[in-house]
Amino acid sequence: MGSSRFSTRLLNISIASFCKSQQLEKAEATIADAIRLGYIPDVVTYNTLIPAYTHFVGFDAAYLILNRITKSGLTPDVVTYNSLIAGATRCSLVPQSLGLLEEMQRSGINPSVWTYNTLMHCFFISGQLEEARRMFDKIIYSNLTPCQTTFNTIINGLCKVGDTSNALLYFRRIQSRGFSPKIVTYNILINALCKSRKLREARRFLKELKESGHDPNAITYTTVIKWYFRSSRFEEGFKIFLEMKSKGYTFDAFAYCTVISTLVMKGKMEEANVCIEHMVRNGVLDIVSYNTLISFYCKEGKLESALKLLDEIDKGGMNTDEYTHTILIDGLCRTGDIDKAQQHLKHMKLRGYDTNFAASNCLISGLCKSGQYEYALKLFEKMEFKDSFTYTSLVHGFCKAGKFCEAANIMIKCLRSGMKVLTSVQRAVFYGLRDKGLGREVRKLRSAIRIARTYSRYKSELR
DNA sequence: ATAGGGTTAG
Repeated sequence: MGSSRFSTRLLNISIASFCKSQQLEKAEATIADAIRLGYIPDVVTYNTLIPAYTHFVGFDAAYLILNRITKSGLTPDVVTYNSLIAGATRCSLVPQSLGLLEEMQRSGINPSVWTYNTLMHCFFISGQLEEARRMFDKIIYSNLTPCQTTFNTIINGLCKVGDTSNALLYFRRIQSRGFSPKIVTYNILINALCKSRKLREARRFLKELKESGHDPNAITYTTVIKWYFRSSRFEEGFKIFLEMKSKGYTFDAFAYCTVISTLVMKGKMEEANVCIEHMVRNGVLDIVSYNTLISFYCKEGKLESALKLLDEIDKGGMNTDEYTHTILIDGLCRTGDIDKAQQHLKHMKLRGYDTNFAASNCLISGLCKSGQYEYALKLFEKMEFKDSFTYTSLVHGFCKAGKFCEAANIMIKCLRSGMKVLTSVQRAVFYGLRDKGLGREVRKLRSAIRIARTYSRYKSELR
């Protein structure tokens, strides 16, 4: 029936628009209505829901769409699987991404360039360079043609693992072989260069971008503004902001969050507040926007306002994420409400956020601040994953309590795990040990640092 | 349907 096909297309358009404005319930209600009226959703209808479910609910919810497709007598296609792989990648679920690749091949669906691009990205962000390389080889051996995104993914991946110089070399090499960079490539490089503090080189790329006939877009502008603000060059940042406005670009959620969080970071609370008012007036808030707001209120010590937003998120049918809870735990610790912070951490575990160690890091530093070292140490020992924040917080805490031997021991553990303690905290440990006449401990620590340094040099030579 | 700018911790 021709008219029904036409209606399915209209249905899909309206589903896409609901998904885009994060109105999943309306999307689902529309599908239900359509079915009641005798129109049949097709695989495109369901595929459209996948990224929306990933984004606003979670990967598990997105994965359930697969069942709905088969239950409706439809067959998942390459787009279904590519979307699911992208969803798993988004949620940092590497094994699931690979499982999906196998699953799709078992169902007789051939992976496309998109599939491998996505998997390559997945491996890059999880630091598995060899595997990422293997995905590129798959593209070549499967007689698929690498595309612009393939190259951008590689450049971006190298940047994300901290290898900006190799990203640049690779970029220049493929450029000399006919790769013509577009705006995305430039944005990747400009951001990476800013991040590794090569601001001059970043500016050169901005110039190159303009000279090659491209116009900076909203992403370019947001990136540049962020880095001007971060280096406290507010005047220049606002100048760029005006240039952006004069080009007709408006702020989106990304731009607002970037600017607000950078201003908060710099302690410019009034300016941040002006920006927040704009953001709230201008658009639908997503979870990251809410997190940014909550962070602002926490830094201001207005925990009630922060908690009120939690209700608002709930009422809007949105889900909080690990950031939301980490920010709150940190806020509670900062106001000295350790008990509530601990309660909240338990609540996180119950909600399945147990792999999140950022929250534990906050709690460790909060416990140290309130003098509960024993408890901080217990929590530290229970933590399965630790990073340099974990170690630094604890070492810092012990220093402040005058327990320099304990601080030194934790620092040695940290060095042995291949991580570093913040330099200023390192200095505090040495100063304290010396002050107490603990020369033997000083020497022990020195030698641990030397060994760690040798080892890390050795590792970088191996690469 | 994939790649680029956003939220956490000293």
